[in-house]
Amino acid sequence: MAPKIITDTQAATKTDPTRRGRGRPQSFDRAQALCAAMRLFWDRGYDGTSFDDLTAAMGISASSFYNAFGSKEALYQETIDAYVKRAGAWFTTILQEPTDTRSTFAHLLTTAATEFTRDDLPTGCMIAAAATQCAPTQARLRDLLATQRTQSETALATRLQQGIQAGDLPPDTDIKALAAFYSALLRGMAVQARDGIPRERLHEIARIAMQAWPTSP
Amino acid sequence: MAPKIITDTQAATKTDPTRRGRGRPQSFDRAQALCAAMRLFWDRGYDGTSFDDLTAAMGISASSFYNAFGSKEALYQETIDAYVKRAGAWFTTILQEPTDTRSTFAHLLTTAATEFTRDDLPTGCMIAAAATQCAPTQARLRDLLATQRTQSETALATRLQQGIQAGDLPPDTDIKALAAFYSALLRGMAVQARDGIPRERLHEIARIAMQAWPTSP
DNA sequence: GGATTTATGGAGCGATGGCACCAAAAATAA
DNA sequence: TTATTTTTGGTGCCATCGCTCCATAAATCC
Repeated sequence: MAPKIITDTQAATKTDPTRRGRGRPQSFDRAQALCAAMRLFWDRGYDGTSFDDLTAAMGISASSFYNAFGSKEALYQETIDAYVKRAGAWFTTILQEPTDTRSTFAHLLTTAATEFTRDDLPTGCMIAAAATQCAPTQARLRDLLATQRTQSETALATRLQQGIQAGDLPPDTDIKALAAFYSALLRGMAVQARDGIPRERLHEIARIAMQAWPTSP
Repeated sequence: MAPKIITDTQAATKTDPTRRGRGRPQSFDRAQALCAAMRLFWDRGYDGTSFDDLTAAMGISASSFYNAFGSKEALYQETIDAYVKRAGAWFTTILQEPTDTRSTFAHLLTTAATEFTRDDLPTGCMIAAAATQCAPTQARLRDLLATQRTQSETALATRLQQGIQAGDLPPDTDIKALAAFYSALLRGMAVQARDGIPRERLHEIARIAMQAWPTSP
């Protein structure tokens, strides 16, 4: 397996939608093809999605595929980015809401319950439990996903820290532990969703989880 | 892929360690080979573990492999059984302890924190987040694991129900929701463990999770 | 000992997976 | 128009994967 690493520059160039240079123009909608690939990876994972599955769903040939996306792994990375920026945008959006910290987290959990069980998208989360068990040759992929998970947890911790500064939380609150708790819960909820748990049950989980919110002394 | 389903009878026959019939005896320890396979599957998952990986780790040839275990998928099923009965036995054991319900669940979570971060076994849980994303051809595998997860959650619910009968819990407690909550948390903790979270952090998560325990009215 | 039964070693097979190559097509630049 | 640049379609390659087959080895039963 060749270590083809897509650099930011390269990705940006390839992604640029306003290219109007010379040469034959692309005959397909790149963003749309990327979205189709994202859904497939989301539903079946990296290993579970074959090259043929991808080209079929994207409606392009192998040549176009490699010309536009470089490799299966590079495409996967792009779909992860697309997921974070689009399908999973509710996460960062809610963390930026101007409500008090407790309400923010309650909203986060209930939204997760709803988003994880949409009927117009694959259930669960594309990242939450992906590539936790994989071959040593997939180490880059595993690290990529673990990094994404860590970043999500860090975002939770950051929001909690703001809560302390705003007086929403006791100053001695163990921020990292609390972030880890809600992070673990969200990942577990994502797994439940993939197992077909009803949306309402996820909402009950969210309600119970808020019982663990720190009490003022 | 041929749908080779190992029947209970067949599995029992193959598993019988006291076989002393005629014919050339097995040159390897079946239980030991099974254990080696379990560790590999646990660490790398089904897709991430190749046939050659298995035979190498088990120290046997392809012939012996098929003679003793039937197929890769049948072996996987056996390793799941072995995991539930041995490496993951702490789960059912703790649920049978004669302590009060709250202490039982607290013990369950702290033990999970410890077990998920052992240094003599793969981290996390073999089942918790396995095959949540896989190809349609792996549907049987996915269902097998989803069933295992459901059974674990049912075991939690059963223990909670006993808690109500013993007066440990308010009679109007939503048993299924509470079981789903702790089930989700355990799955999330398993993912965290695979991402390399420190054991102590998992213990903090467990402590916070017990704050969500129902209060007497 | 001879027949029977079961396990082993080793070679190899069919399918799939991810990818590379190349001539043709379709655009712009000169 | 011609040259240049980029995309496309199609074919094919090579490694791996899970598995099979067969001759042989090693045990028991008669």
